[in-house]
Amino acid sequence: MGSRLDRVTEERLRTVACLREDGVDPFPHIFRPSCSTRAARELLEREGERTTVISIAGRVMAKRKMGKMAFLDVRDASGKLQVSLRKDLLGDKCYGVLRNIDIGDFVGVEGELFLTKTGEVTVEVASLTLLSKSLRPLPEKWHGLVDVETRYRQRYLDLISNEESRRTFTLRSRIISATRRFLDGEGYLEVDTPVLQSTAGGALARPFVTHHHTLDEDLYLRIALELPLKKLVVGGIDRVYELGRVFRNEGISVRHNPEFTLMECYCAYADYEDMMDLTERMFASVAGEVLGTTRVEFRGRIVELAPPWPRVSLREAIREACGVDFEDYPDAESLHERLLQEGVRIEGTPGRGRLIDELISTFVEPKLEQPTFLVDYPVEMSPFPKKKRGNDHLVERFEAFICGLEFANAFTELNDPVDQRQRLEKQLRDRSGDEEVQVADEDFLEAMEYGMPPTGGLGIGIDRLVMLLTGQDSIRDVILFPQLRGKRDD
RNA sequence: GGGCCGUUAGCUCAGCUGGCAGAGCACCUGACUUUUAAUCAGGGUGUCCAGGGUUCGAAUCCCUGACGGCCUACCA
Repeated sequence: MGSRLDRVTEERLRTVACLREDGVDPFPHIFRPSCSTRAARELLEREGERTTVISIAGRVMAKRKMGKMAFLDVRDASGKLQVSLRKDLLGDKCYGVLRNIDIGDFVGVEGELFLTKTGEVTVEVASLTLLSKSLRPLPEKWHGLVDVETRYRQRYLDLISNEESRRTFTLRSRIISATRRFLDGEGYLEVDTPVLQSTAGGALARPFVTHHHTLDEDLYLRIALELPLKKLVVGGIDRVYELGRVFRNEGISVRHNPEFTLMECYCAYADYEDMMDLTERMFASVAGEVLGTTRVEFRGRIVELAPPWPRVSLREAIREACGVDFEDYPDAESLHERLLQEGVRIEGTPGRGRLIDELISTFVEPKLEQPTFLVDYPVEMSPFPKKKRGNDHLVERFEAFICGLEFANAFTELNDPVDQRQRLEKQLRDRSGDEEVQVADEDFLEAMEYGMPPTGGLGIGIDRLVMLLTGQDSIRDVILFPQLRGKRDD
């Protein structure tokens, strides 16, 4: 901390002390504005030249002092409004209060609204109240706060300085509530299931581990919502969803944060075709509601979200992209050899599913710019979908891609408990040696043994949906406090 | 985890081939009754990310580390 910062803070602490000596509370308890800055602006537009007395409150963002007259820009959550102070109207003492107001302070003002000769809606201040003293200087007004690390670590400064950041997080909130509204409208019931679980199942990912002292048990932070939600379908909640945080102890990147927001929904008496319809309609509905359009710009491209989205079989997509037909390679060894011919290198001894996954991400994903469903995955790749009608090697699963990024993953859910048990055991065998824990637990299998209706299930990465609809390329720009390395003091 | 790049005033950034640490905003002093990146005059307030090394001399060159960004790897 440099001495200039100290000087500003010392200066302002002196101001605080002076105010207290004069009997002014620099941090008063309450000021109730009569309207927001936006409402004030609209009021003047309706009433014309002059209004009755109103009051607003907000943070001082600019101070333009001209001897016997001054202007402040005051900002609240709805916007910004100029206020003017005139020595002749306020008197020496009241006008002198301005000396104690710094950029960054919160103030409340009362007065009539008028239009300046340059056409700016302005409050003609009759009284000015300091509401909270700021002790530190705000980031620079013109360039805003640019330093990426500071923007993430001190998000409040980013929000104060950068309009785009405020817009993004406002939209994030609207996107999430529009998603809820859409699902509620489709008859889904929102539920909350445990974040702390004794086994982290429903996906293949490394979990975070924690410990419960009283139970003296290790617990895992959930990596998916899948298993408890399907138990609820067994329990008769035919349409159920959860929109919440999941945690994966894996790499951090422009597309991955260790904790992220996932929406999963399950619909009894539906299959993956129905879930494709649902996905398309959800994206179009949320975009339409939040942005007023289904055309968005993402990663430098214009994307049209309106249904229908093309549905391409995974096998066809891979064959078209690189000429490899995975049906010609029934085992991992032969497929691995073919991949090596294609110049694809993978460490260790990957399974067939992993190899096909590699084909998708190397050759197919980058080509999928407009929204596309890849459908019918090999059975090795996922233990939860039902086998495809008429093809035992495939399962009824799809993933939705936009601009090379995965947004949705869904299946016709497997509801045969015997098949489910075998598939999970096989996955466990194939994965032994991986650090990931088991993908399902006995509780889940027992639930399924009581009978689960045919069900369609869908998962959507909400942070990525927000990226798409706000045009952000980094997940860190749609998460208020993204994960960063801890700061060390030494 | 690997590769590349970055870190200088509260903020945004210059600082060349090693030679007194710089600008704008902000801040302080003063002027100014319609400004809006207000203007004008004056004032520089610094652990140059940290620690070593080379050198007469290091913000600058070398090494190590911290943090960040991008790419890559794992994943959604």
